[in-house]
Amino acid sequence: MLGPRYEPEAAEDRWYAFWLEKNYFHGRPEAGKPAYSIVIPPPNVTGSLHMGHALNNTLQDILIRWKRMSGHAVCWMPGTDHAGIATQNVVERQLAAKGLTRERLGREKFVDRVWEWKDESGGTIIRQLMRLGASCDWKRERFTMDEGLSKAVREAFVRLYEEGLIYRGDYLVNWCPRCGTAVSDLEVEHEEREGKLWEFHYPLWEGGEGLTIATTRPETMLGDTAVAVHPGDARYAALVGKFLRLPLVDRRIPIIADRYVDPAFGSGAVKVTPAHDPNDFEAGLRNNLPQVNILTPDGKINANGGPYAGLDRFEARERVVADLEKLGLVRGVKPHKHSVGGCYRCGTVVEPYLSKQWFVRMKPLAGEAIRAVEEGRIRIIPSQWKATYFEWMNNIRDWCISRQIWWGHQIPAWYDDETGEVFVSREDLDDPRLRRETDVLDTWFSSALWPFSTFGWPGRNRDLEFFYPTSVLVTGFDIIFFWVARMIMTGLKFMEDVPFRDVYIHALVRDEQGQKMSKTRGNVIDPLEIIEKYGADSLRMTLTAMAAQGRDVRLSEERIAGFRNFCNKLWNAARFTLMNLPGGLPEMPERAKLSRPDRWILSRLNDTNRKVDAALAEYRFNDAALALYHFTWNELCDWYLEAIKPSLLGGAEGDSSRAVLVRVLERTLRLLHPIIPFITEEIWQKLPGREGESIVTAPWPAPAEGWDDPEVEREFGASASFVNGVRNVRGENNIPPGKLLTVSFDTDIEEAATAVLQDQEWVKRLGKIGSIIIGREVEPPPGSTSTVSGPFQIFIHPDKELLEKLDEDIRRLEKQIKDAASSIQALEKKLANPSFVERAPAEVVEKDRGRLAEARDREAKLRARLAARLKEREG
RNA sequence: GGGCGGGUAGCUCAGCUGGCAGAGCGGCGCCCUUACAAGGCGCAUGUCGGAGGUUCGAGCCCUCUCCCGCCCA
Repeated sequence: MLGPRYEPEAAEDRWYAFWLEKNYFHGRPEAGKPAYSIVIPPPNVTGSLHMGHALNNTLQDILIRWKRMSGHAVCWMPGTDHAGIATQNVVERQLAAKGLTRERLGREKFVDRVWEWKDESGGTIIRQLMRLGASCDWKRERFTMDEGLSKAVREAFVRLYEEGLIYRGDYLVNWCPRCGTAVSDLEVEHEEREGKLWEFHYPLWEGGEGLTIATTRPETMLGDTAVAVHPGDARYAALVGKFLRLPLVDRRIPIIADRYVDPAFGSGAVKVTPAHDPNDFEAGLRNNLPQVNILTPDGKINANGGPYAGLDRFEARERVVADLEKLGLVRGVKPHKHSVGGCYRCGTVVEPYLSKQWFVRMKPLAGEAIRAVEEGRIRIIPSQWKATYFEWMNNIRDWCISRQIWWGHQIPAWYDDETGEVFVSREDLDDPRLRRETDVLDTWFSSALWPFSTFGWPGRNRDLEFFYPTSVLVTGFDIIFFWVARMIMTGLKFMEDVPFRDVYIHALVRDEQGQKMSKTRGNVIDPLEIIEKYGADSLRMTLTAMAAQGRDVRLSEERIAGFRNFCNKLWNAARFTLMNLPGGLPEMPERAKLSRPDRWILSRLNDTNRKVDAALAEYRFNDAALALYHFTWNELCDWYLEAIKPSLLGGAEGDSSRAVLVRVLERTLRLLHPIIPFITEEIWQKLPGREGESIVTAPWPAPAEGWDDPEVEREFGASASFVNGVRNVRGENNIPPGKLLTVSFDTDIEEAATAVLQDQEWVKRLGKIGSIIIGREVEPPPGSTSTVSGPFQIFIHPDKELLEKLDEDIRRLEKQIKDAASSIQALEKKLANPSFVERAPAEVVEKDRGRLAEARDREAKLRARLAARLKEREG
């Protein structure tokens, strides 16, 4: 027998182990079964599970479990990402703690160290995904640095190089002085900051008044190689072609004319630093200007900075300003808001830095990727993200893929320094005259191949054929560019087909104030702590119910507790069911033998089943979760269970309800299983008469033929409204539930009267009614309290307590009359409008006519009652 | 500067193709009625950011506008 509370801890580990042992999660191509596959967005191997992962993987698991139950051959490909810079940072920090550096260790030993670290600690997030209940195909688990994926990376690189889509060259890239590597445009996070705008004066070379320029980064003036003005700017036309003396370093720099200058900004003259600013870089190329690099890789001023060499860039900034000040060349300083780029890994201010890097030419790849989405070969859901995708794809820039770190896929290029030749090769080249490229590839380069590299590409095999393209990619919007777009491009390029049919973009998980959760803010809710405290199912149910499309999830512990209560409710419904099944599984009687509540709950279950199917098919996860929440709590527990209690207590006469109850519960469990796998398995395993060894492989329920019954829903609804009416009076008059009432009623609807009489056993129980006095047009005894609920006018017969409440009763009647009158007024107005009657659909008009008649009737009854009550009060 | 999303009950949010405004939490009242107090029953609270427009009918569609957030330059 079940205990009164659901205790998740033990059950979760036990069932997960069982599922693994039974190998339910391993997916294979199966003839005759449709394929359903998802590749996991590989978390960083350094990572640990945060709420974003919890949401992301819960949603994937729901789809996977749903499709598995629905008879698909399912594969959820798991794995991790080697996270080049992040992982290298972690291991370097460990070395630093021991007083070591990677340089002292040397490349090979360092990389060995990283592998050691990966073997020891890299499994953390995988274990955490298991705690969450993720039914990944763990036998296939991959790692972006493993042998197969490395082969895929090499193949992709070589092919792109051979086709001229990868090139190497000196360009301005984003450089992180702390990480000591280039990063891509996407890896720079821009932030508005309060800075200063300085104005400096550069004198003419031959002496005399020159030009005033403005800058937010004074130290870069050490690398200036020109000053530019707009060609149409009359103020400076005479100066174009002359030379200036660059202060502090005494460089002779020309005044040039270039259209990129905005004559309205500042003085209309700009300093040009081709080696340290993207716009200036372009201008430098157009005007054949020298590129003077003034920085070292770790962000200090180099020899080109003359007296400032060796200073840190920010120190140099102050010194440059101070020195210009001394020379009287500072013409102004004012506060200025500007955008500063930081490294997304460490936050250090990134510098535009001239260096030799490898790039992927993106334009030729982007075209097909744009068309795939335009033509609907890939659906992006919710569709508003299409705009974001197109926007980026249409303005795409080449991708810097080389990184000056050691942990990653080393670029397969070899240089012959004598001839200057470059060789790019699938096989390692051992020629001693050749020097291998030391840079490694951006981690996202390997992630971009994930949907096919994980299935064995560049090899061809049955898995790849069967499971590619994958069915859906589930991910957050923050990596649409980093990952989604690039997978689409590589998939189309190498597989000649899209990598996935659907992309479902889910929300970000925020805290209850709507802030992004982050360690620095200290507002992180740790999913593992939540799982320990409330169980994985509670967390999953919460995230699912809150994952409305296009909305962020604002999570609070309070909310999770609410859904934990739901799990407990389900648990107790099961407990109740089992308590009432002493004799095992009762046979399902023929339909004619079923009671009204039995037929009602079956009809409601069918409806819920359809809602869940429709919601999941459209990735409306919250609708699926909430439909089941509502069905389980409000329909199954609040009404059905309560309604059948009298007949269950009556022994054999309750057998039909027992039979229905256990079947409804079992189906409900199956519908809930994708969302809350553990508790549903725990209960399911205890039910009599289940088929199969686990709910994981049980069939997904389809609405059953013959269960839909609108007539019964109407009749049950009538009886329920009777109960509601009585409860209403009781609640408003604060009559304790223990006090049994005597009630009589009147109604014009024959069907409703019959229903209440037939249902009176449970109606009395739920309404705490001692006896129902039957009969139409009964005269209520003086002092009766009454209400109108649904098709009924209900009279609560008087007793001492009720008589004392006369005034409250009158007040309630007045309020009900007011409500009725206002709907009458609104409906009359609507129906008096000829264009509404003519132009609205007939059924809408009919519906409103019915409502009006009902409201009028209701008002009349209420008025009559009120008059009677007022008379009583006076008398 | 360009783009996207949001402003609905005290709080957090649902509301699909326009047809009587909902949930959870919180609040208040009555209840330990043997599945569940992590519970039951009842009650209260809305100018759906503002102004126009389209429509028989607008929280939903269009225009303008005010706040808030995000992305890109």
